[in-house]
Amino acid sequence: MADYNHSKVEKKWQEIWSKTKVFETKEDLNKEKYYCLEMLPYPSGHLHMGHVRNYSIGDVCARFNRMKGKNVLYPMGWDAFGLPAENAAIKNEIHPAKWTKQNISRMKEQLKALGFSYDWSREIATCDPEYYKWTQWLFIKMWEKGLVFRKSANVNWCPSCKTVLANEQALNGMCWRCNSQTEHKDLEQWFIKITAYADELLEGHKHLEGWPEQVLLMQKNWIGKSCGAEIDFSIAGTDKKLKIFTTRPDTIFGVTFMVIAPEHELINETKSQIVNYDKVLEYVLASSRKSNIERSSSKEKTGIRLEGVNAINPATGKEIPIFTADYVLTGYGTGAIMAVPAHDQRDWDFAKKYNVPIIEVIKGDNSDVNNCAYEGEGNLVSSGQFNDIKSTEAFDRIMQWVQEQGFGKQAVNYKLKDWLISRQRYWGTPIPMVYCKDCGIVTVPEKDLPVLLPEDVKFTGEGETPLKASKAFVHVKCPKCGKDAQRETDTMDTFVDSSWYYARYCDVHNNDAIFDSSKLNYWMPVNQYIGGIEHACMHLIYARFWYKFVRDLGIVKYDEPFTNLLTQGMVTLSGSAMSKSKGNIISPDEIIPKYGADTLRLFILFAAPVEKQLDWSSDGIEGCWRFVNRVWRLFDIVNTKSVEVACQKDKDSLLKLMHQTIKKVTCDIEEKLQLNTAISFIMELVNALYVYKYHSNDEGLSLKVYETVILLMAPFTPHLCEELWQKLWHSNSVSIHAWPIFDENMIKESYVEIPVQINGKLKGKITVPIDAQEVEVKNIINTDNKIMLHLEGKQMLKFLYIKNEIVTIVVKNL
RNA sequence: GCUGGGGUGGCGGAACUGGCAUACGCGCACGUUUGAGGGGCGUGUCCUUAACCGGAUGCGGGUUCAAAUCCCGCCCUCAGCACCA
Repeated sequence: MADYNHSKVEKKWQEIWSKTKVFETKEDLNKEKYYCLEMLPYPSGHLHMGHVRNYSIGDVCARFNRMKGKNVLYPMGWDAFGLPAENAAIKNEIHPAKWTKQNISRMKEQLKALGFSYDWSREIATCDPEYYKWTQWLFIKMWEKGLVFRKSANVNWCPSCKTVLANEQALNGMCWRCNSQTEHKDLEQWFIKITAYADELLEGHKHLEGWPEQVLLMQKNWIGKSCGAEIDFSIAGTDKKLKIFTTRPDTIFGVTFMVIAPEHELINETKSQIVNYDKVLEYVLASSRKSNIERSSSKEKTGIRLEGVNAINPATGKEIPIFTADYVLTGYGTGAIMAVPAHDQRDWDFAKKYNVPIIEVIKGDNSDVNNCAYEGEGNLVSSGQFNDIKSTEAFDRIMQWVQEQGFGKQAVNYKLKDWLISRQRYWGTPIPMVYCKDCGIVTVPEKDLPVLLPEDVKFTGEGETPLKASKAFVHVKCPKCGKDAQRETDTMDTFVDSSWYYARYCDVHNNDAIFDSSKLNYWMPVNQYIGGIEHACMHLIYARFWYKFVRDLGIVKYDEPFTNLLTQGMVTLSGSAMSKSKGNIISPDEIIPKYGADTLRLFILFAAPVEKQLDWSSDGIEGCWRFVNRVWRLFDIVNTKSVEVACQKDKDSLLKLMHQTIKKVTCDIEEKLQLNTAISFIMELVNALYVYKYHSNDEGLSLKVYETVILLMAPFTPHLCEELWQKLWHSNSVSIHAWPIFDENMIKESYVEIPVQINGKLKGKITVPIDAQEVEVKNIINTDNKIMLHLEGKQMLKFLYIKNEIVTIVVKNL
């Protein structure tokens, strides 16, 4: 047989799959459905190795389940709105739509060259009006349900370009185009009230048994529910109150100062009283230039006291100083805290630095608040009528008192913030709202959807959003009263587009409704969702939230969109992420011509466990290439009869290995998604087949094992397997052939080799019958010279036998 | 800084629920096939030792008959941190 020509074979089968539409799916109530989904890519124009990894994993799941006889939905689409298209428009004077379309068609070619088994008839792009019509429709439904509101919020602003910048365009406080120092500016913007679902998003974790524990933990911390109290502190000499949130009301007698965020309105409200107002203002300006991460990651906390303004501790009646410091963030709680330096390390550090008294109110066994804060439990001291109470009981007792006194109440606080979705940009889903002088904010009626993006737009990167310049877009009649009105020019965050796409795949061509409930209920929820760990919090929380909203509209009956989640690791080159700016990119385009898609897929799945980081290796891919060819060459070996005579023992062990391999590979794919070890088991079977002596009298055993190898490999290297399957005189496609089954009886062993440890060290191995009794094992050990030598002259203290596992003996010298 | 991961041979990695550390692959060495090279097929390969013994899963402790795995403290590294997607 000729050498394996991957280019020819891969092209051949890609054409056959496309022509026979073998991967297109319809609802079929007689078959069990399986919905396999990968996080849809942004059409940057180039498929990178991270994509290849993501989709190779998904394709194995899809192909495996198809062979298992399930009705598999495996779609692909494009998260096509977003910043890079607009940046390209500004830099290269190409329309974002054109740029995006070109990128999509290029990347689609690349996906096809990799042989992924997508149902391309269901392809979507979030920038298509047929898609974003329904994004707008959902937005209006949210507005109708009271989940959309407007509020002032901060943006990055370039004073020279006079435009709003994304965080990425304002790295290190510099504008990406003109390098000016960026500023912050407040704008009235659109928000979605995701916090209304905070509790349910948290509770829903109970039903997500198929999700990695770490993702649930990250989400839990992101939602950040904490039960505590809101307490009002009076401002001395005024009737003003400073409201704070705390989880430790039990330490209220130890509050010796207050800290407010630099954006807190109290600064402006008490401006006339602040003696050092100039300096305070300077500090506020300086922190406004920092990002939240910079603000919280500096090792040493900075701050400044508002001199002349004091608060009153409602528990003690004492006046205490107020500081502003940028480690207190405006978006969390009330943007103000009560500081208890004796029992919070950050407050302790701050108190030491600014010379504020530290008052101990909880005495623990080893507490020493002169050295560091004591954050543990203990008994209350210096706390008036609450002295000697255990701190664990103090929360409730003090809260009761606080409420009776009327200066606070119990409160629940979340770290999760409401979702700011406004973007002052062109390339996104237009927010379907109209401002009318008389009617106020009016939604665009359903019959007028979608609100289309205008074409007559220039991209300069300067000034307000390009949409404002389109007169035809901005000037409309009010849908309610018909008078002249203005259209909203903000577009939506692209996370909105990607929060519901998985549902649209179920009924992608529906023009009359967002989707048909029966189709949605047939396919949803997604059985296996696959994507990067970087989406653990934002995308995966937004998508869960959105789905719960669709459920509340009565369209779908499930609570959670994704039953099982797999978060794959990054692909790196010598330890660091591949990126254009570093110039360390390895593209699938340079690998496929040399080794073929099958080898690339095999390598990327074999080189590391799917959820861990994978470092690209050019030697490693060479090894997979060899393996692919080794399987190819087996065809001739298996089909050539030799004159040697079969040995029954060899035949038995090969057959046993085949059944064991089917079991292990099936389990690794189906239950553990441990694809690297699945591949290694197939390699072992192939190695055994090479070592096996071929003979005329093996009654087709080697052929049978070879066929099994091909079936087991089909999800990984589908082109190679289709070709070999055809060469073995099969007329059907291996892609839809039944997955091999194993016989448990063929796997059973009658003997097992177990280790013998003496004082915790391995001293020998013995072979015992399966499930042997202790007496039997002792007898076997007594006949083992090597082990007996170690026991000679020793006193046996303990003999421990764990069935089929290990013998461990503890001895001491006589 | 906060939150969540990870650290095992020369390298990528394997190891069920605490039970034989290093499966499989790469690299390397040797043998074999070949006119030669490449390629193929096969054998060996944690360290130390002639061998026995002994030692090794980031570092330091602990629990246990037994620890890569559990507990405590530390170091290094990766990801996310709300306008990149």
